Amino acid sequence: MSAPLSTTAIVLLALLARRPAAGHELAAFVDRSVARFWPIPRSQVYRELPRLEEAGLLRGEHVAQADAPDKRVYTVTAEGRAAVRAWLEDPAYPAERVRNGLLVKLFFGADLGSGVLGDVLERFRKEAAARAQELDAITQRLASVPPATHQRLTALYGLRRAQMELAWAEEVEQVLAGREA
Amino acid sequence: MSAPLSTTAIVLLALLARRPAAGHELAAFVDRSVARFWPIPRSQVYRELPRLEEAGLLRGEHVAQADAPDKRVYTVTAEGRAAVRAWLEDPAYPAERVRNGLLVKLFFGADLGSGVLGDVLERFRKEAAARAQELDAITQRLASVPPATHQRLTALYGLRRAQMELAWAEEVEQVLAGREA
DNA sequence: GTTCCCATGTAACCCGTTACATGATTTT
DNA sequence: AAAATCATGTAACGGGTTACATGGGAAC
Repeated sequence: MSAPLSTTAIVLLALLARRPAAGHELAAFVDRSVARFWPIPRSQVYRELPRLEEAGLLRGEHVAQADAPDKRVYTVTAEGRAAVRAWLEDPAYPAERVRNGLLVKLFFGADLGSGVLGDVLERFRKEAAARAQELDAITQRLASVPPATHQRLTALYGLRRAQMELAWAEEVEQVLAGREA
Repeated sequence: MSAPLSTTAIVLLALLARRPAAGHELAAFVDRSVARFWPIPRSQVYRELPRLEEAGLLRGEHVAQADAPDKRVYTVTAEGRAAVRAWLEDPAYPAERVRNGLLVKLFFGADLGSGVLGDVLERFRKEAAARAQELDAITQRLASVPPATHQRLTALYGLRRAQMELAWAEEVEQVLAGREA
């Protein structure tokens, strides 16, 4: 038996199961769908596709184009669909991986004048506010599209998180302001 | 000029600035301090240390031990401290990187019986609850240690996030239950 | 007195980021 | 007509994950 499929591979298979595509197109799908919580760089997409074809989970077909470079369009095989389904039916989920640079700055910011931290937090608040607004719009739009419920719930996660970050940033600013006095 | 330091390198320098250490020990520091928001694998620690010494930001010294393998203890140089300070004083912070497998499962879970998603969400809720409890204890403990304010605020972030996740999971369960009917 | 864990480190491989390449189409 | 963008893909390199190695001490 071959190595178990990475989550990235499953995502690509699941997207291709909705619609066959070539690398470039598929990378665009990723960016418009799951990239907020599972980004996949283009180069990774291009590396996975031949691997998945090799494993029999995809079938690739060369397609000539007149107005653009030729491309290789991939379609999920029955085995590919089975692999996605098996993965989805397992109630375990991949451990979260985080890299939060803001917290690094805050953690080591103890012996920094709080002026700099103030700037940092202000940026962060603004970013969070923008993200909250954007995700709010998205969730509202998806609310009127019943079959998009699951997509909407993932967007809702992002919205709740952005709101939480806003509130937290204010809390932090108050604590640090209080320490000044 | 050499390549700019990675955030990982800065973290290692900042930790070594508090106390000199060898690779193994330093990896342990990471795990007990910043790993929740900036994990650094041991092998990465071992690769960075000689590089940072090469760059003059660390000085390493061989230390013989009787009851354990010999080790190489690293101390931050003045240049190293300057690099950390310069990084901290810049109000920009590294972009967040996320990988959230739960959301992948939810996103593609549309055509799955909601029994499986129920299991997934229940696990998630339990994990979030445990994390919330743990981080609550940590923040409360740190509240009585004034110089640990910044550490406490990063823990508070984790707490708020766990609480948000709990509430979101309940929201999701309700929505999905509502759709059954 | 084996089995497990601790302290120290190495090695191999995969993932991710950034930059490059190239021809068509759209914009200015 | 030059510049930006799109559609397609490749290449190089550094970061991250997992597994291996090894000898001493602790646990059972």
